[in-house]
Amino acid sequence: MARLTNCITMMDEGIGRISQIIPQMPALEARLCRLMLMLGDDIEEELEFKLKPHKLNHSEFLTLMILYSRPDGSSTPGELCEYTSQGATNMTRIANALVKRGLITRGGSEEDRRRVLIRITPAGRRFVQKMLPPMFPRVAIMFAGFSDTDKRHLDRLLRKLAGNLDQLGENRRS
Amino acid sequence: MARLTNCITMMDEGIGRISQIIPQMPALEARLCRLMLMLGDDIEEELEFKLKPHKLNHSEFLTLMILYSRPDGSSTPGELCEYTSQGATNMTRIANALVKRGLITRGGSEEDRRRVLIRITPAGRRFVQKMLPPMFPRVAIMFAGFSDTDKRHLDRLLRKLAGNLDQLGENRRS
DNA sequence: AGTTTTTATTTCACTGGTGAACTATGAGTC
DNA sequence: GACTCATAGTTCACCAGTGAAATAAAAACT
Repeated sequence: MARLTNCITMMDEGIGRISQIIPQMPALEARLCRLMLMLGDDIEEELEFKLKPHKLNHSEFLTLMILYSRPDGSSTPGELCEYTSQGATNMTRIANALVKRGLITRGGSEEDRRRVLIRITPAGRRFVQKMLPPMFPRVAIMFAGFSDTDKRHLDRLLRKLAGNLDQLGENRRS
Repeated sequence: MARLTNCITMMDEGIGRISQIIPQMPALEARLCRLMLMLGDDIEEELEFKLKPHKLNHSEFLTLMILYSRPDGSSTPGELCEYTSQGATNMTRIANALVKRGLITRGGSEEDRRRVLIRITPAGRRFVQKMLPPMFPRVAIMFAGFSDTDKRHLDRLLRKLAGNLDQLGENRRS
């Protein structure tokens, strides 16, 4: 099979041919771009695969993990939108789903009564603690053969890339 | 704004706290995983942004680019599904959309009359040649500040990651 | 010749996400 | 204190993509 490797080979050939027709194309950068897209999609697929048995999707998982990681186990829809890159509309639905499963609670805030306080429940915490560890082995496999320097390098380069993307993002919005 | 940088900071803190509760978590790997997911999403957003003026979405663009990159400018739905990671259902719709715009043609194959031959039209080629160059500057910005070694390193590490993901993918399907 | 497999397409029900309008609260100003 | 503006969240109608099943035709096998 080797789905990804296959796609990558084909992409390399494709970009090679295109940059012969259009030589001013930044071929190396375009290739990195496509690699990031492909790997991102594939990692997402892998994640959803691990989440399916728990009947969670990516955004629900992320939301739950953010709450779990908070010292006080709580947040607001707005904040969760920001960190999960979800629209408010969708966050409402995510919260509905998690509330229905008893993993979080939703209640009005005292100080600012526009705000809604979302809080992870003890059941939610137990749920996370149970589902998380079985995911570790496959995460480890993802980076099999990576030396510590490899990992540090990758981390550094990705963060650098993130900085540049933020720049692009800003003038995209304006 | 610095949306991404912001999310990353918050993720670092979150993962830090979680790995105090669950110390056997592969924190470094998990972080790399999340970085890849975030960056992938952001690059996708950037791409869609550049495609919107042309009324193309990501899959249509990819499909068109694969055809454009082919020496003979043609392929089949099945092959395009494979390389774009799209379902057949969706490929049918993509093809419909591109045919309607006159960028590709769809016709029966001579040798194997089950097969459908999808071919980019001269108009399709002109379209690609016109829309592609304006995208280059922003791609270049993405990798601003990357030395040649940085780019080569990143390329190498991403391909290595792809290899591992393929392994995971195979036993995911079986 | 008859069965099985492959390729492409269509339909349908469903999931996940989005944009626009609406509601309610709070904050600033005259 | 009434008027305006901003913020937080929800509701609704819609779109893109998916998976499963049905259809149809051609090819491959035996």
